[in-house]
Amino acid sequence: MRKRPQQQRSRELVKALIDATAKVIQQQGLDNTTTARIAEVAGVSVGSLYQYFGDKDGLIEALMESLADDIGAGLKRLPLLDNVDMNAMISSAIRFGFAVLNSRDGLYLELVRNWHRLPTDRVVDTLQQHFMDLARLYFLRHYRDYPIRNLEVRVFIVTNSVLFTMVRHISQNNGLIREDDLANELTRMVAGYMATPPDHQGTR
Amino acid sequence: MRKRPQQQRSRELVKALIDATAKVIQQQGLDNTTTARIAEVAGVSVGSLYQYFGDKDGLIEALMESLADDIGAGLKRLPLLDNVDMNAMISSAIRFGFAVLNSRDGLYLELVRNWHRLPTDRVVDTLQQHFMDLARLYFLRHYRDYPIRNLEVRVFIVTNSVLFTMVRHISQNNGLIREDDLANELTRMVAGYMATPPDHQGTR
DNA sequence: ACATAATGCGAATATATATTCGCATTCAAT
DNA sequence: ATTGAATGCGAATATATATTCGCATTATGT
Repeated sequence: MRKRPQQQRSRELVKALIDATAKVIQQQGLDNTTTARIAEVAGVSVGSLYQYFGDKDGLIEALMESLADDIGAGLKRLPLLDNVDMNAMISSAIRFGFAVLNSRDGLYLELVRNWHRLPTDRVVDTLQQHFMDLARLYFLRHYRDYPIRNLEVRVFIVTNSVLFTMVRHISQNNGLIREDDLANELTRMVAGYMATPPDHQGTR
Repeated sequence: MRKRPQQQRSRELVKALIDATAKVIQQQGLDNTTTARIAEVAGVSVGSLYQYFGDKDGLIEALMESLADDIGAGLKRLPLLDNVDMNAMISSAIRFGFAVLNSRDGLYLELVRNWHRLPTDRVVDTLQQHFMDLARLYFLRHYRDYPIRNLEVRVFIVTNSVLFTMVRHISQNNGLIREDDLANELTRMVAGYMATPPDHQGTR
């Protein structure tokens, strides 16, 4: 952020700009998101935009951080570890994921679609880290007997698999596959995979 | 294509343009792929470009079709159904996928990263269709006793999971996870999932 | 009330890039 | 060799959009 807002009105302006950015991305798509349109929606001039954000990317970065915080808070509110059954835990996490992706009128969807051009790494890493911790705790509690060596790989696979399968499904939105079925099947795949004992040498 | 090339030199020009498009996308990234640069690399003027392609998108579409054909041919050459073991079959398919994504110096990678802005649907649908047929044949041969009802959902999940997990891995290219491990684990997850008998009512 | 700093404005500027079009060159048929 | 069609050229044009900057307005402390 180029300059720190000091007065009340400028703090509101900054917030309005971030909100407007979200709105424009959600309504027009990332490709048609211009500084002019953002300023217009925020009810502010372009000049003011550059007063507090070095450039357009800075504005989008600010939005991403805000959203990352939202998701983090949502995850913490979710009592995933209270589930004794791994299936229930994973199902719960996946349904949370769907809820997020479907929320805010497709904003998240548009962002994930364009993940490569956006500073999404921080968000994705946060997610991955969270699920990594979750997995560690769960296995510590329920599978104390055999340690899972390659937990990193498993969590990496599972996180990306679920995320992008969901995105692709919502994106093409063909009625052939119901979201509920998808959630169930994803849960089955992930639960079955995560419950598998680790590979031993010579097993394959 | 705006006009059909009739003479030899123009047919070569069209091919040169498509090749140059691939090269520029691979070297500069999709964002920095300009008509000027494409023409330059092709050793041709911009004007000539528009002689045969209505616009830049048309050129990229032509490239995508060409690549889709390549992948299709590669898949047909792969004797996947000869594997008796599902694990072996899936492993083989996944390794083929990695080979494709790693080929052409990151061209495929850049395309998949930007899949949402590109006419990738045709390619992805082709892939999905192919694996759908493959799964049908395999199950017909080995699991004749119980029909898999939700094969569409399973193939959808598996295809997207594997594709995007691979892309994400190659993209961030952190040495923490070895490609070989990833391939093995993906195979384990997918094979385990696909071999699962279908859900019956009340099972859950 | 005054002075100073903070904030806000938006037309003007800078830049990047797709696309066109009038003219030059080459081909292929006779 | 001639001629019309096909091909090729690239400077000029059109357009879109990020960013700046000089001036106007508003807030804050004294």
